[in-house]
Amino acid sequence: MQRVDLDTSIGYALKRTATALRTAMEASLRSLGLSVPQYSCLEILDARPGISNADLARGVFVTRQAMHQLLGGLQEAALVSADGHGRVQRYSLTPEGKRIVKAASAAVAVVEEQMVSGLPAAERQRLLDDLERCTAALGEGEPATSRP
Amino acid sequence: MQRVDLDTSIGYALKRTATALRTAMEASLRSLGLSVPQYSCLEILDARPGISNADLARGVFVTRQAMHQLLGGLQEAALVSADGHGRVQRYSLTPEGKRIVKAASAAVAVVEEQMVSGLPAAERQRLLDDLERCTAALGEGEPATSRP
DNA sequence: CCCATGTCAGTATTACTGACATTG
DNA sequence: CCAATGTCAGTAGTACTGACATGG
Repeated sequence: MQRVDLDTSIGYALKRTATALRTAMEASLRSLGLSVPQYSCLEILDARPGISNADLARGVFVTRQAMHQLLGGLQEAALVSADGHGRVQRYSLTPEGKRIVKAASAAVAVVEEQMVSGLPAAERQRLLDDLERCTAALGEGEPATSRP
Repeated sequence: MQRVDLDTSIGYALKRTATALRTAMEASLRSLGLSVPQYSCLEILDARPGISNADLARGVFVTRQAMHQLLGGLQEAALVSADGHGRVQRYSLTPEGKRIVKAASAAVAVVEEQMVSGLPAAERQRLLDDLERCTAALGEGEPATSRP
C-alpha cells in the first residue's frame, strides 16, 4: 500500500506554496484594508461585471451564503454596488472599488512576480498548465453549493 | 503598472488547485474522523517522533497556540501522547495513532495520485521543484509565531 | 537576564448547514 | 412543479493576538 512521503509529496509542496503566497498577499493587501477573500472577489467582479452572487460563489468555490456575506462587507465599504434585475442581483464595482482593485491587483502582481522570479518564462507557462491539469484531474472541486 | 490577469495568474491557479486538493482530502479523510490539519499534524509526527509543539507549529506554519489546540484534540482521541522532558513536551503517535495515520496516508496518497495522474513522472518532479522554488522565493512564509 | 516554550483566554474571520420565500 | 437564487440564522473549525509563568 502506497502512502505519502512528506519530502516528495506534491500535495505538501502545494500546500506550503499556497500558504506562503497567502501570507505574502495578506501582508501586501493589509494596507489597502482588504482580506484575501475580499480581494479575490473584487478581482472577479472587475473581470466579469454584472455577475450574480451564485456565479461569483462558484467562481471562488464557496457557498452562496459565504459569498453573500463577503459581498455585504464590500457593499458596506462602498466598493461594490448591487443592481437588481428581477430576482437576481447583479454586482459591479463602484468607482472607488475600481480604484482599490487596481491598486490591490498591482500589489498582488508584485508578490506573484516575486514568487515566480526563479522560473524562466517557459517554465512559468508549464507550471500554469500543470496546475490546471492537476485541478482538472481532481474533478471540479466544487464544495456542495447547498445541493441536498 | 502591471496587474493580475485571472487567466494567466499562477497565484490563482495555485489557489484553485490547493482548494480542490483540500476538498478532495477532506472527503477522503472524513471516514477516518480526521480533518486536514489533524492529518497533517499526524503525518509530521509520524515522520519526526518526539518533536516539540513549537517545532511542529513551525513545520505547518501556524502559531504554537493553534498547534497546541490541535494536539489537544488528538490527545483526547488518544492518537497522540506527550512525554515531558523538562519543560519541553515531546509528542509521538500512540499505536492507535500509527494505525490511523497509516490508513489516512494511504487514502491521501490515492488523492494525490489522482491529482497528478495527467503528468508523466519527469513532469511531476519538475512540478515539485518549481513549487519549492516558488516557496523559497516568497521568503519563508512564517506567520509571526508570536514574536513581538 | 534573555529567549524560547507551554499554556490559558479571548476573539475574529471564514465558511458551512439549515431553512424559507421567491423567481423564471 | 421544479430548479436556482437570495437571504436570514445559527454553528463550527481554525487560527490569531495577548498574557504570563517557566526552563535552560
